[in-house]
Amino acid sequence: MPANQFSSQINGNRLLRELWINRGLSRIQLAQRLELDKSTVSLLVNPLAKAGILETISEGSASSRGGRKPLALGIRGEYTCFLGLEIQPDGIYLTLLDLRGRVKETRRIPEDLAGPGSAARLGERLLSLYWEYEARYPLMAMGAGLSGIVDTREGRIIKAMLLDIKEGCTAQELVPGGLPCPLIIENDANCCTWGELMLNREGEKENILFLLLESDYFQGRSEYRGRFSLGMGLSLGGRVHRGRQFGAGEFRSILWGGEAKSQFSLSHGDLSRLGENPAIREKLFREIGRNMAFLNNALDLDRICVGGNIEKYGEEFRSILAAELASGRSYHSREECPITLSSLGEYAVSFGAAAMLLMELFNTDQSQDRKNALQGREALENFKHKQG
Amino acid sequence: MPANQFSSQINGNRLLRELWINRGLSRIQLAQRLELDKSTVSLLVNPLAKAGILETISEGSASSRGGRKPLALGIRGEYTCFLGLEIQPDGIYLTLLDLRGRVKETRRIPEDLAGPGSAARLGERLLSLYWEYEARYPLMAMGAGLSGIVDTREGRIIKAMLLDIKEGCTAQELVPGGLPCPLIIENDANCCTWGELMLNREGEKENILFLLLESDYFQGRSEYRGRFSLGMGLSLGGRVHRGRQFGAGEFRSILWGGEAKSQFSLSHGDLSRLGENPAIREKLFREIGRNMAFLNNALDLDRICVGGNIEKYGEEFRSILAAELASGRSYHSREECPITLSSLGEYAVSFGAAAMLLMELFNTDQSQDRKNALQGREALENFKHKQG
DNA sequence: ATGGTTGGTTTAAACAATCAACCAATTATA
DNA sequence: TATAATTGGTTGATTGTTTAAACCAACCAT
Repeated sequence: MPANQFSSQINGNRLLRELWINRGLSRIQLAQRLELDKSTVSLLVNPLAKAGILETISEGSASSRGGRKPLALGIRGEYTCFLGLEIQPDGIYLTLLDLRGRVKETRRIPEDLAGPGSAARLGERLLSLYWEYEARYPLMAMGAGLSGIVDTREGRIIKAMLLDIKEGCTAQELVPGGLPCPLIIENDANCCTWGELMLNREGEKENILFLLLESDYFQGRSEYRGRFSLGMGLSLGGRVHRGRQFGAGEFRSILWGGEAKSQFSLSHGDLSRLGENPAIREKLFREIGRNMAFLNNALDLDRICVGGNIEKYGEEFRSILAAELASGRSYHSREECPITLSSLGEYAVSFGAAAMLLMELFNTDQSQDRKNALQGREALENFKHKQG
Repeated sequence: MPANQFSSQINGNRLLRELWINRGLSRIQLAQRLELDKSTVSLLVNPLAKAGILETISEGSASSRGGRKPLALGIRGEYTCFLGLEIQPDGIYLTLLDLRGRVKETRRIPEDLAGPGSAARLGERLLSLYWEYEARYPLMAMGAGLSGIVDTREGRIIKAMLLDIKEGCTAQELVPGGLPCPLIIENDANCCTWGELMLNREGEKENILFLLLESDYFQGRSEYRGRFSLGMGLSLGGRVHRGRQFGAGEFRSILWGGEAKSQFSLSHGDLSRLGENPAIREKLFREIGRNMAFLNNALDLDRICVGGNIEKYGEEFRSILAAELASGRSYHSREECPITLSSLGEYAVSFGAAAMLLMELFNTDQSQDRKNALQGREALENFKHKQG
């Protein structure tokens, strides 16, 4: 394979990314934005259109001074889909996205994934889900989010928080014969961050903090065991930050009281009364807010997103968090860091797991060690060849 | 200018970076590491060698099975130099680096840069320093670190902490007629982070926290006004993190007491007794350590570096910090995050300011908005043309 | 001397991107 | 209604970058 390595791949991915952000651009507009010659854009677009990855949406209207109508281009959602999963002890949450990022389906699959033998059950379920969705959609890849520390690059579970999966287990090992498509695993809070990166189609390199609150106390169901946990996901400079050993996002309050499994100054006993006792709730939320004010000062975030199953207490949490951010902020004038509540509810993680696959497609960063990742234009075209 | 945009530039920079990390590689070894054909490497290397940017260090020894001796290549330090400055209210610290990253000179220049009219004095000084060093070395660029919030991209001072420089001032505006070479400005703690990135020639994308402690109390000199301040510099994924509005690295303790200009729970009165009172010192160091344990959990750092003028208290600080990191660490087993004391002493910032220029030369990341930055191979060759 | 081995150069070919010229389609105007 | 002006998109010649293959250069062992 002679000739250039990067250029074509990079420009192909840049083009896809640009069309992802701005659906409906014409070849000429793409050329301007990507700083390429219009003929170069044509040479990139036409094979992609022929392969079914891009489509002509509509004819635009000509300029008032005459001229041919521009042809609005867009990514063709039907080309392929991505299956995103969240693996919980009591079941799997599922979100199916198409290539345009549209949600085709969400679903919750109850299953006991906590007890002994759960790893085998999970493997079987992953395989059956693949075939079930493969029959209905062209399925390019699967992503799974779970609570724990995950080596996304190698696809290895370093530490699983709640599931009975042996540590050091790789994603492909979960499924005995292997899956017929790539399976990327990721920490659950990081998945949510991927989701937020996808939902913001500005194309800016955002600095996002995602706060994933998981609680049984709010919901009243404590089937396996009670817990309240806070996981953090970080996007820094538009890239999900995983840290040295994929351990980034671990939260333990600075005001931590010393109780072994708690993350906060509050005891387990206190936490168990969260639902009924507003004072305890406020103390907890204020403590989290105080820690996040510190983090916001240190990282200068674009925004903070809140998700997980905090249900009706979301707004309460948000207002306390905002107050703490304001009072803890360093003295220099800085724009307020906006706080948003995730609209995805309990599907935030599974949505993000699929979003991660999509976003990595458009990644133009070659310099990294992401040989395992799906590589934009190339991956898409290879997929077609595999299918056809 | 027809034809490819990226490839040559990227591969040229990758080659320079590889030789930066591993001085003495031969063309063949470079080809293997960069995954390029050996002929491609020759075509890249030979013009660089002819221009004086690379040199043949030595003939290696041939393999035991025969064959020609490899020619060890290296970056030629004499080709050009970089001037790094730290701008303080009472003077300028200076470090001169050559293209190999060797320190050619360090120097402190006393000057009153705090009072009214200091901006003009600074401008004159920058210009005179340029001509002074330009006469002795081929000077490619200057970098300046200062306490405050700096828009490195636009070269604009958003907030100067101590200097009498009007905010919104650009680097080039400081010097009335403009400087004959690029002047890049950066936050002081970020400079230190650049320095650490340069000193570690592993080429890994490190996650570093640099703690820049600045104090007059330890030194006993309080010429303009007493202060103890902590600035943070972050490298995340090998890139200096600046945040949304270049405000990253601001420190305010979670245990902050409410006093306006303090960063800590301790009052100004307490802080003024740091030098004499070990108990206050321990309380301060422990408080910093506690905050950093939180940050380390959140970011999963590779290492923490400590610098600035804490003088003889460095080891004391380090041990307390280590203890707090250990006790605050989340429960899962994680390798200890090593803490190192900067060996550069009071020249850490100026060293880093020059290091930043060097490191940006080797940057292969095209996707960013760093049109202002010096661009590796191209910048080096243009420099020669300007000189010759 | 000879053959085998390794480092580095030369040359032709492949490919990606550009520029310039062209076609296609539309508006304004004579 | 013909015509010019304008804009969107395609085609063909040209150029820069990389590769593969053949070559030269230098070294070892026998």
